[in-house]
Amino acid sequence: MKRRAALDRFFITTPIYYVNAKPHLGHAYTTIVADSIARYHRLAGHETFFLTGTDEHGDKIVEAAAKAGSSPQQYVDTISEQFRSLLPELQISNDDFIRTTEERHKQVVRDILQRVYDAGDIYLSEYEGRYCTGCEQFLTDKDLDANGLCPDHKVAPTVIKEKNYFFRMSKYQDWLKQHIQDNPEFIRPEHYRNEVLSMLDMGVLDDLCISRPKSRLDWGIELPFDSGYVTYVWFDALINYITGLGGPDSENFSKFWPRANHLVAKDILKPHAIFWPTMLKAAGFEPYQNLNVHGYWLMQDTKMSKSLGNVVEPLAMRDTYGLDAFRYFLLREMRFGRDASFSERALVGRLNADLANDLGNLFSRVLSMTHKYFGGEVPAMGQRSHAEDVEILDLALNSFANYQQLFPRFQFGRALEALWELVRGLNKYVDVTAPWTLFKNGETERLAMVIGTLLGLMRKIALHIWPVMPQTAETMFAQLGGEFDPSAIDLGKEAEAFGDFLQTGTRLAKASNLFPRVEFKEVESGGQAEPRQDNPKKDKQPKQPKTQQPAPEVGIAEFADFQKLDLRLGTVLSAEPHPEADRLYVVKIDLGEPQPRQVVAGLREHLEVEFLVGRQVVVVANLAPRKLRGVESQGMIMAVKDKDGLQLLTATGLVENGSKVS
RNA sequence: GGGCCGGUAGCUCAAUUGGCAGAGCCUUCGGCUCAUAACCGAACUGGUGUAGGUUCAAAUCCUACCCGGCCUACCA
Repeated sequence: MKRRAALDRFFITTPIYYVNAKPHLGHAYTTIVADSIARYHRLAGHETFFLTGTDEHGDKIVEAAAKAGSSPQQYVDTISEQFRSLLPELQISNDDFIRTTEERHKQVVRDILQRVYDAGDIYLSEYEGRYCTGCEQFLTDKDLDANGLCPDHKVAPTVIKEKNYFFRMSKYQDWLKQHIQDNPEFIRPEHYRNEVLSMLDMGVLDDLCISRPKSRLDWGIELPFDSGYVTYVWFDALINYITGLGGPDSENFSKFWPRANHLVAKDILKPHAIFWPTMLKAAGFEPYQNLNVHGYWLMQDTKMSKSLGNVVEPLAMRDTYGLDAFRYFLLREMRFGRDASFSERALVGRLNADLANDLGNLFSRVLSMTHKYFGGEVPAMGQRSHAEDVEILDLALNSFANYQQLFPRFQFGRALEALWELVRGLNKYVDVTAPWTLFKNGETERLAMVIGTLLGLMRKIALHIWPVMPQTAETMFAQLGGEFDPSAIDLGKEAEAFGDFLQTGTRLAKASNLFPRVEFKEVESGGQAEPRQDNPKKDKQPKQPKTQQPAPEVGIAEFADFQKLDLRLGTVLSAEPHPEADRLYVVKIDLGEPQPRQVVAGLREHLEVEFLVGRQVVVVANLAPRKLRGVESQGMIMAVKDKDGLQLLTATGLVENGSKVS
């Protein structure tokens, strides 16, 4: 039995996935990363808990269910099952699968709400605001786009006035900032830590609205202190990380809690980096250990012409290239935290070069030689006499040590690269020692040493690779005449010495073809594939893989487009500083209309009032009105800017006010 | 407008925080025959985005700017 100290415990989570869409590449990536890291820690002998699940409350679910003609419960049962059943297909080794509609979760949410309420950090307040059903939240001025629409969903928000419960998040702002500063690894990679610190520096955090009146939404968890309300979706969802362990009073919670590692995509940074730690603090719990933030997979170079949608189906990739090649590619290719491009061409490149040529071929050639020279049985090892035998061992131990240093720090690409230094080194070792020559010359002892060294190190490669490619690792072990048992491995020791060699006489597989080479078929699609433009919606889950943005067609405007613009000349009557904004003027312009036009213009840091008044300017007269810092602007003054400053557009001579530009 | 991150070989990325710019892929040539047209070796490609500055020494630090991405705001 391996000794398990408290420090060796590891809790890894994926976000719980919102059940309003089918699983896609983003979900698969997050989950596969979590799985690999969980397997790694198990292999390292750490007691590990790996949690994933689905997020099932909120009005979007109610809407989607209605649209599908089913009840919310039926609907979430169906979609949640799609996520759950994907897990074994991707060989995900999660310890539990949490659904926010489960009774165990409702109890924990109520428990924690009550704790925060008792601590005095939840209060009732009336709120009037514009609510976007798509976002499931109230939007402020600054959230709206130029037309007063929700920028993510392109719909006008509804004005709603209601009483709601608020979480006093602002109270914990300074504490959170201090905590992030004191714990450089709390949010990683560093880029996202900076992002969060700048959010916290920007001003006072708003308190968080955590309820919805049942009259408006009853698909949620009832507040323990007011049966007229249900919980706001984030407060509900984040708590899953505690429910999954069994709740705050459970044994698993006391075992695993402060050692939690959350894994999220960058679009849900704020809830996890700001809401969640402050919620935990208010409820009297320690903050989680790390928030690990990854980037997006971008679709590039794609020739998947059959689906212009460009959605990468994880299962289709698995079916075409094999699960382990797919998993390997995802971990090898993306530098954790940054965006990466997904392309089948790159996947095939990795598959052929790294997996087939380097790794697969190594197994193939060594097993074949073992059969030719030793009847397929592990030979008895002799003395390690030659320099290259010592060198290859040094290389191996160094490679494993590097791997073990990088992998748990989420540096998967570099960790695998470190391992591949050894894979390539072993191929070279074969060439340098030339076992076929040793065989011809009857140097059997030396031959046994060489083959034994190869087999022993191949076993180590297999076990190191298991977190990423479990199936392949297990096949490798089978080919090496053994069975893979993660609990019997002591990872640290594997990097310290050659260790227990495979038992002499063990029968090995005669041949190995772990990764057949794949021919990459370039599918020509007659010009550029048309990437689909996804709605840039902000979901609570990894985004749909973004399509490559084609250059927007700004180059050519049809005459009809130009005609839409109503450009007119008018004389500036007055210009006053905007009361609420120090870069804006409120300008009144005579456009030949009964009333002067009021336009808010950002000219204040460029032009004096005296310069403006009396000046004739070009105005976009039919621009949709928009409030800027509370003052309505009914148009736009046209100007040009270069390195020397800003100039106004006007006509070469005076014209009648209101004259149209054509 | 402000902030953060990035820009290194044709491509993807390193460079232990200031110490001789390196890998892999691609391409070309050579070697080998155990192996999956594979493997091994060699070659090839560089004012490290631009211009300055600090330093014995700069991809790395400082200043300004250009390009890309993200965040943010009072450019309508």
